Amino acid sequence: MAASEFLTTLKRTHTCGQLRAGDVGNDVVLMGWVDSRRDHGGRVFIDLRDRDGITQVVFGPDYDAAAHALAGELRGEFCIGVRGKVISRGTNINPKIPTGTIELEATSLEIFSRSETPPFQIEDGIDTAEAIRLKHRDLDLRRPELQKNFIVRSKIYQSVRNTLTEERFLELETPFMGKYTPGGARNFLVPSRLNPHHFYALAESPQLYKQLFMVAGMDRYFQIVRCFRDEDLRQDRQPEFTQIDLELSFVVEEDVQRVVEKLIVALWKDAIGADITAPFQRMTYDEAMSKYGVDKPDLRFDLPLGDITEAAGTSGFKVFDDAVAAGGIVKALRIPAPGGEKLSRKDLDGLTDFAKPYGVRGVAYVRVNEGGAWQGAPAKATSESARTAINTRLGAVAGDVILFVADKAKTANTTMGAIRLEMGRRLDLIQKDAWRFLWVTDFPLFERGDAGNWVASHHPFTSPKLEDLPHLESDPGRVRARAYDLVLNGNEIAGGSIRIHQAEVQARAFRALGLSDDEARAKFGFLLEAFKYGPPPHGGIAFGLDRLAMLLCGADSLRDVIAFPKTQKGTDLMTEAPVEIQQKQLDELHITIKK
RNA sequence: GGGGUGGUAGUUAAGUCGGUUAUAACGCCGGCCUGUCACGCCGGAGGCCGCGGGUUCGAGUCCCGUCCACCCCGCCA
Repeated sequence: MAASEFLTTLKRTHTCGQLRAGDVGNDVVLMGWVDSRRDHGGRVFIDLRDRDGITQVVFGPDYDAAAHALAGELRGEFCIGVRGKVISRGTNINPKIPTGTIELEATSLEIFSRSETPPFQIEDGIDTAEAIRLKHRDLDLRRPELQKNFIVRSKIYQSVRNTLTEERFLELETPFMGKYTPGGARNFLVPSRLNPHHFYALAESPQLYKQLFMVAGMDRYFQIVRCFRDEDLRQDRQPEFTQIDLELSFVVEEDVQRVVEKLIVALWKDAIGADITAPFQRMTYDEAMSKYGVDKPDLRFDLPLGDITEAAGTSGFKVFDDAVAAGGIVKALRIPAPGGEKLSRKDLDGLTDFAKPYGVRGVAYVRVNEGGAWQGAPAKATSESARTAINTRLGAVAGDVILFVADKAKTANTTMGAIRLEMGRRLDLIQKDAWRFLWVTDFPLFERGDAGNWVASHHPFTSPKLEDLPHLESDPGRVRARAYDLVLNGNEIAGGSIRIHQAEVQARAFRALGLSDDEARAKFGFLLEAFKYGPPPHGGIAFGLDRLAMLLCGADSLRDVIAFPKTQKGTDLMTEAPVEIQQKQLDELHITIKK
């Protein structure tokens, strides 16, 4: 085949999104894919598409007979090069595209490659099953709406690198293949051929390495890094995902937060041109849980929860009284008049089904009438004094609806938190274009594990608050952590903490977690060893970059901002990974498969 | 581990109480067309009704199993 004149001598002069009225009269060369064709016989119109946009190309026998003849063969997704003269479209403009005032009068055409009919339309807003899109991801990624997402994603990388480099951070890499450490997310394991029966673990995060960088005197580190977690997938969770990971020496919480705020402001500006104001709002974990039922409240709408345990405990309504007697709480959500009236009896009864997955038996509700009287299941049994106390506590007035959940504290909060979000959506209370950032602070250092033991709620290297240190042994549940999460519109987008840098405090933390010195040494010995040699005070944070990208792009799913994502079962529909492997490979790895 | 939704042409969907030849739109193929831009007009092709079994004279439809995708709970220090 002869060398392409288009590639060797003509060369591309513009992209398909560049040409404007000012270019009229110029001889240009475009390359791209046939987005659509409209063949009128004597005139063939082609919408030529590349990453940058769409330009209309016109073929006619009077422009170039050979090109016109060849254009008759063009079909969707043919990859072509076109040379032609930019001409004005006069009054016949297409306002839908930026290049709509001009078009290309084609004088030469080369078909680089032909295309079979694609399995779905290459256009925005398609309704095609995601499985089919994922199987042909290369074609899916041709669609402008996905390309836009990856353009934003690329800007995120650049912005992060610029800002952090300016702030004296070093971009450093850490191993993916490391040592398995128990606790936390399940690791993917990689067999070691050279070391029979031994396995690497893929890093679930670079946590320990970045602390070692601090010991090493790197001062400020960041990395845009892949992490791997073998957990069940969700709309916003993939088995491999990307973090923006940072760590700083000689800092306290506010220092980390200040850097992060600077990073976010720059990021929003660079990626989507939005202006964000810092500093962000702050809220303690306790306040978040009690007012919103979650540790990542969506503040784009109000609708706070109320704790009415005290008033409800002796209300006379058995559901409330029993829950409180069993050590639980009663949580209420007051939906003010205009919204409350919109909720039908069916809507309200339906909340019980909505809430069931969270482990509660039901959701009670009342409508508040004139004079504060209640109408609904709890109304009759509830004493007047309790009712008045609850109304007062919630500020309930006629026309309101009050929802109740009575259960163990965690269950009640989680359930009500979910109901609050659902109500926000259903009643259309959410301010759609708002960016509500929030720091959530003062997390508990420990929480109860399945066996009633204490487990680290962040990770075991998180520093306790100094004033809570005295309770570390006597009342671990009371100890707060120097941890902070950054929340955006109800999504946790980053989490971090100030770390322990004193061996003696670390030893106490391990003991509180039920780890003996020997066990601690076996699991984290290399870190403890490093900490013998003058570790600096340090702290850091890690962002879920994919989630950030999802929010910045306004995408519904992480899969729309990850180029080649996995399905919910962790498979790749395009490559069909994971696959079974041959006995020979297994033998090399000294692995026997259990059938 | 548990709960839910879905799977019919290339794509998206319809398909009644189990009953004749499984429909439509878009896409695709052929023809016509010099101003379209969701081009238009005429004609045409295209089906393992996810897969396996069962019930029945007869199954896209009913039953059992299974696979796949998605959503949720648990899980994600």
